[in-house]
Amino acid sequence: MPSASEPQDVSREQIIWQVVCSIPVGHVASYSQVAELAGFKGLARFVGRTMGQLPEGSDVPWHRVLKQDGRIAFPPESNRFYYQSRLLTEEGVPVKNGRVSMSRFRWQP
DNA sequence: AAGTTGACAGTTA
DNA sequence: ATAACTGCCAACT
Repeated sequence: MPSASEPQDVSREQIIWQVVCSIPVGHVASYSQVAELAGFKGLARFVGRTMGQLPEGSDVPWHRVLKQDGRIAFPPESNRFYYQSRLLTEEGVPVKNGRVSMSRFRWQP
C-alpha cells in the first residue's frame, strides 16, 4: 500500500516516459504529440512538467521532445538549451537557430 | 481555498 | 516571421 503522501500519478508519468522512449533515434516529437499518444490529449504542459522530473541519468530520450514549431523549449543561451541541441545534433538531427525542421524529422508512428 | 506557475499550443494582428 | 493574447490543466504556494 503506497503511502498517502506519495504522488498518485506515477503511472501517468510512466506512460508518458514510455511514449518518449518509443521515439526512434533521428526523429523528434512535440509535447502535444506525446500527450496525445499517451492518451492525454491536450495536456502538453503536463508532459513538459513531467519531463522536468526526470532524473539526470535517465535512459529516457527527453531531448527528442520539442515544441510544436520545432523549437527547443528551454530559454536560448541556457545550459540546457545547448545540451539538448548537442544531443540532437549528435543523433543526426540538425538544430539551426535552436530549431529543428519538423517537416523532416517529426516522428510519424 | 484562491492565486500563481509552467520543458505548451492555437489564434490573431 | 514575430509578438501579444487566450485557452488549457495539474502542481505548487
